[in-house]
Amino acid sequence: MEPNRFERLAPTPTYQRVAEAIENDILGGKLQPGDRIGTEADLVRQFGVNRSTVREGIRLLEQGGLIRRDQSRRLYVSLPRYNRLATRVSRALVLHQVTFREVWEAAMTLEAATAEAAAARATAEDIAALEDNLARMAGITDHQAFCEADSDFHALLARVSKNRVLELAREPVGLLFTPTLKMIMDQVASAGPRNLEAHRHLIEACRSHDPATARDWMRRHIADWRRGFEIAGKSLDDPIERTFAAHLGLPGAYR
Amino acid sequence: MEPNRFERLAPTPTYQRVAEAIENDILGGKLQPGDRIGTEADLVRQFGVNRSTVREGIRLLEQGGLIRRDQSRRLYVSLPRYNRLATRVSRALVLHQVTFREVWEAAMTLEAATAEAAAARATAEDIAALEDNLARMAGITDHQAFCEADSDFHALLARVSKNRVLELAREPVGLLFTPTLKMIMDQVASAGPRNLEAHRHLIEACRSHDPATARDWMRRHIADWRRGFEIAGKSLDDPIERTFAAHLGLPGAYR
DNA sequence: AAATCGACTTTGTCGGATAAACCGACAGGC
DNA sequence: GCCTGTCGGTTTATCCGACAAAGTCGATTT
Repeated sequence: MEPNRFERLAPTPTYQRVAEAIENDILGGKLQPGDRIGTEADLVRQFGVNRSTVREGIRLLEQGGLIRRDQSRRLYVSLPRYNRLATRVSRALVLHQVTFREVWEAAMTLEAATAEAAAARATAEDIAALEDNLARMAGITDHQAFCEADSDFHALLARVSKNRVLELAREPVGLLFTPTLKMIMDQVASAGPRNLEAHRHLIEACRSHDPATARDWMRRHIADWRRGFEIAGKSLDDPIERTFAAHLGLPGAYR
Repeated sequence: MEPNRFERLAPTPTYQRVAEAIENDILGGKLQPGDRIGTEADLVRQFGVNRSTVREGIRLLEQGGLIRRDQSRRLYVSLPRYNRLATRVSRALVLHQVTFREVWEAAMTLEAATAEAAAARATAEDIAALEDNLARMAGITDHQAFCEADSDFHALLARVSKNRVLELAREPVGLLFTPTLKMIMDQVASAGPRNLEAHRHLIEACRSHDPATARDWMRRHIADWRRGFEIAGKSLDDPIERTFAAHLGLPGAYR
């Protein structure tokens, strides 16, 4: 058989072109975040297509986070939320059956860099927020709540790093870690205290603006997680279980 | 007025619930990638809603990459593509007006970790692919094509790292780097040769399975980029220009 | 000025319709 | 046997029209 000489010839569906047209105006700066987009009827008029078609196009943008509806359901331009993006990335990783080893290795890199940057740039306010989280966490006995607080701590630290690229890159890894930490805590008694100790040292490193120490403690912290994972009898080379993904889907993934 | 004591009580629109229902089956493993989803008429029957509603729900999943249509336009479950996710993340970063400094810092971390892992795990085949890219790149004079080949090299190296979490985390950074490299090459004559030299050393480090050297050269490589950037007269603390995002949107962001 | 009310607007969902594209099968020509 | 043209049945993309619920907004009342 002949090799492929020609591209597939497929006209772009109208609803996609509607979405692209609006997206281009947003990316091009003609529409700023916060700007209102017309009503569906307006778009029908402007694009000269049916309302159903407009609505399908809007769904695409809405799902991509570029536009949103306020409580009155009117459309306006919006900034995609990190949260949503991170959720999608996490889900994709799970569906691609990445292993814990991959996640762990990435966490080692990303969390360490985050901690380093955070230590370099933490303000007094930042440190207060971290302290606050630590205090709250120390008082929690419920494992689930503890894990969520831990997750918050790392997200907070990423915020403190003042590097939004790192912050966003780290987020999916954090989402995948949290449910496993719960599992570890259920089986390894020392996990909680060690966790708190690491956080304490991380805050201390931030306070003294000591990136090297922050990095060091974070690496220890992540290494601890791995040890706990193995003690709990899990293999690093197993793909992440689907059950962890269910936790990622709901609720309001499309809100 | 009282502060908000209760959540806003809003029923989830039907089209979202359609999307969530299908998504749950996918995340729960009841639907595997490759499985066909019924026709729209089937879904209409199963969910007991109107076809327009089904279609709006389908758009959400389609845009999220969880389902796709083959050339016959029938629906089937699919794995979200890295490419698409990375594009969305990059766009979000641009819209959030992250600075080059943030991107650069993240690249330093991510690319270095990627190179390290790649050097540790490269097979003979991997190295051949990298060599191939290098040879091709050495023969290119057009700046645009050169930059694209450079982008391919880094993507390839990430593939070689055999860590899909790192690979995916790195991708958006790569997308943001590429257009700036073009700009640098247009103004700094030495950029091309230095680029090639770094790639050559990285391949060499992969061949001798020397992660430390790979890391080192990658850091130098990224540092070079920064120097070029500054020589070209740009400030690291400026937000990434929107024009770079236009390059990210098209074409077929929704295909 | 604040609360209230009613007309108007907009969205979410629905039922139905048409043209075009796709698929599979089948017949005829080489 | 392989290729091509044709035909009917499916499925999708788009359109039209309609209606109830929820939101908006200005006029009215307190």
